[in-house]
Amino acid sequence: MAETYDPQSFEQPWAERWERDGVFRVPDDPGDKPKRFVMEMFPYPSGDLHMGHVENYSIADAMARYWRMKGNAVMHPMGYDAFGLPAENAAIKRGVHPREWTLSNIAKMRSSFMRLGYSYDWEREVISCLPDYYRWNQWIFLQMYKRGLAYRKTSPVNWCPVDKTVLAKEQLSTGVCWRCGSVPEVRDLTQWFLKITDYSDRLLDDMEGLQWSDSILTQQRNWIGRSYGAEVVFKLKREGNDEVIDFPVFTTRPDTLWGATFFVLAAEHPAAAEMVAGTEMEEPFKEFVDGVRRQSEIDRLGAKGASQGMRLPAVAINPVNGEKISVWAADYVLMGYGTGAIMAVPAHDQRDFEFARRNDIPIRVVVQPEDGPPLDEATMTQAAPGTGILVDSGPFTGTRVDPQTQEGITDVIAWLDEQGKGKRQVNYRQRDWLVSRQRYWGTPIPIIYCETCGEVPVPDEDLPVLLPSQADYTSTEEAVSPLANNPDFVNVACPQCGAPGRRETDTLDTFFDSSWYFLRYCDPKNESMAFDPAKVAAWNPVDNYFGGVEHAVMHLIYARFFIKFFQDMGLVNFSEPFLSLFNQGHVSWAGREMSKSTGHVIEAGAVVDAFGADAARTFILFSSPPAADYDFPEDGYGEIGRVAHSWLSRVWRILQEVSDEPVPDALNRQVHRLVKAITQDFEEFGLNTAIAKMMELVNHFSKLDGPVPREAAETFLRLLAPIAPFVSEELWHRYGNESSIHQEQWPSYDEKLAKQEQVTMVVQVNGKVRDRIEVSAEVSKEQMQDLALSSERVQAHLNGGEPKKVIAVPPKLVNIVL
RNA sequence: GCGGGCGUGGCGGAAUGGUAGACGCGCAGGAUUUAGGAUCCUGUGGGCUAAGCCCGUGGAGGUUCGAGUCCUCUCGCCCGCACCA
Repeated sequence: MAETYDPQSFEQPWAERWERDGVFRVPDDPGDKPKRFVMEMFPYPSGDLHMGHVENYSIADAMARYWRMKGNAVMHPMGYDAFGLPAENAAIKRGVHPREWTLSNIAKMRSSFMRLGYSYDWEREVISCLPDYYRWNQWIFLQMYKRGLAYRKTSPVNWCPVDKTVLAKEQLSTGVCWRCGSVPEVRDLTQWFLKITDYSDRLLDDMEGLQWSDSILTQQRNWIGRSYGAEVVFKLKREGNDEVIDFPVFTTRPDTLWGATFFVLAAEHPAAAEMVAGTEMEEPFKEFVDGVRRQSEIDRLGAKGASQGMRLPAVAINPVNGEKISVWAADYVLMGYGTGAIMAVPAHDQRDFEFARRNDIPIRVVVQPEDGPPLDEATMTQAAPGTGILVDSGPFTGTRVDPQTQEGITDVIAWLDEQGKGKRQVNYRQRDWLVSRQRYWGTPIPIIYCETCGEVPVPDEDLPVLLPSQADYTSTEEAVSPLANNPDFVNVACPQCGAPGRRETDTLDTFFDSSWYFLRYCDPKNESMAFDPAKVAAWNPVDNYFGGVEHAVMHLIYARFFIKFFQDMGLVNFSEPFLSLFNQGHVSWAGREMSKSTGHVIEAGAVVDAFGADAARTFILFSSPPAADYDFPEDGYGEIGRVAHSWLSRVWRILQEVSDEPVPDALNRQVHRLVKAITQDFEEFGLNTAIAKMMELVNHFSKLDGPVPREAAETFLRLLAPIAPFVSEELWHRYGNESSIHQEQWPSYDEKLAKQEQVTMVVQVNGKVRDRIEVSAEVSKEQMQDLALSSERVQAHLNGGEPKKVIAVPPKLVNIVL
């Protein structure tokens, strides 16, 4: 008689009907309702959805649905980060064009998204590899170019010999290519950069108001790496040469200048090579530098050795005391930071200390600690970088210095400035963003090179510069874009003078695409602008952004940079794109990350086929807290059937028929209590515990004698709707409701009913539970104490002794202290 | 090394400083059944001289009437950064 739970029979029809009826569509203007922009990091279309995707999107979708039912206008769009390397690799492997491979994956993913019942407004879909999107990448690039934020320079780059592309510093995880894991080579190339360093301070300072995890904020702070100090000018003099050159160094400890006993250049510094040029040291030095280059790659892979150095035939003159100190080249000084040279103060810097000891360089203490025995150069075993009093430091002898508070240090900087020996300086680790890629499947950079006019931006009316459809996606020549082999693309008239010119053949880093896609969601079909500022202002900034921690630095910092740039252009009226960020846990299988390429993957489609979309969603949300990782057992996803499908079957059976009887008082109280608790869980993203409480409610239903009263059943279905949208909609309609449950209000509760009437009072003696007594929730302290002391069990433990103290916490606990 | 996070049953995991183990998986026993990997009920942290008591949240201290939760130290695991002067 009772129909069995068969999700396949109703899930797909509902998905189609929601789309047809536009249930999740939102207007360009949220109107009277409070707006909420809920967004997941858009996926790379690598194939089809797997259970890792289901985790992230189910969390966000449940929350979007909850907020929608709470009365918000919810913008919840979806798109595809569709340019990038895997498309080319797959295309080469299968002989299919990257565009076809990508678009067919998008079609698969879109249909999986729909099957899973995610509440996206599909009319806002954004696909970054289509010209109607990437033409605006080109426009944005040109806006940056016109403001001097996009520029070209020749620089050594990390070149991946396998993927045949340049890697941004951020893309070198543990010193190897983030995609293929091979060791990059260093090459000189002329490339396009974006001046993100102009925004370093704002990127740091604006982090204050963001509701992001400390871990990500810290990673971004470290990435930008702002440090305060001074630039101090040393003079360098080569042996056998009277010429003296100024050589500035950056230091955070100018207060220790009097303790500088040597000077170090980065091994690769051209000035070092110059010093030895033409001397008998030239050859050994070259060997040394080559060794350092090789060594530094091993370093990056984790095996760090003691730093290597070589003394150079020169002296440096310390500007504060005129002292002549030795000059070295060493691997522990980085070419890319500061000026590529340092003053070394071995007594107060650990790296300098170790280098000095190894090379018998003098050590001089200039900061004595305020407590404990004074430091002695001869017996020190490590540097003393902390607070203390300056000694042997000229006019500053006796000054207290503290690197934490900058006490004393600012005075030294002021003095250096007065003396013309140095000045205040702030240094950053962050470098400009290298956006050129020698790849086919990306946005063509809209620049034309002309013999007479030089770099010429493509005029706006000529945009987009279309990515030509061509057969070769990899260049035969290394470090040259495949587009260079396409004469039809390359050869073009100069837009300024009409003479024959050449197009730029590099494409943009795909992180460019993902830096502003959320703005395009608000105006996805605009053909005359990247976005209408008014439409963007109506929904932005994004209120809730969901995505993995792996984007802690790159994507999140680039998108923040773009927004600040748009703010400066007057196109947006906010400074931060993502107000709060939720990092979901990762889903693995048998302890290993799921990966399409190795086939080690639990496909969402297989799970939906076996158990239905509701079960897939419910399982993944119930099995671990949203922020925690989840590992599927070796034997696969069978547990989804035992856990989620069977529970939904139970829901189906129990709620198959409802009665029009009023809700019995006891059940009513449970309903109100659980609505309150579940609402609180949703507010805190506690979806696993929210589902646990829904299970409790179903357990209460199952204990009823007859069918569940309709009012209680409908309340439950509305609680379930964000988690399992199909079965809740199906049952909702079976009760005779006409409109979608997903347009209903979230259930409210009555505080009074949510409170329990009777509670279990625990009686402890010396903190140990000795009795439990049922009491009214309104019980007074005195009543509790009387009840507790008159309990037989408690009496037995009192042993006739007098309680020293009785603590009563109404209505739940009494503790009797003897 | 530095920064962030985490250690709770056989498993996933619950616990505003107040009954440790909610909810579920698994397991055990039972009921029912046109026998199925269905459904329903009961039990399920460990131990003991077992209607009771003792021990239990990686370990050692501390604060408190009371600690998984707060503090100090320590061990282990995961993630990020890694010579940034």
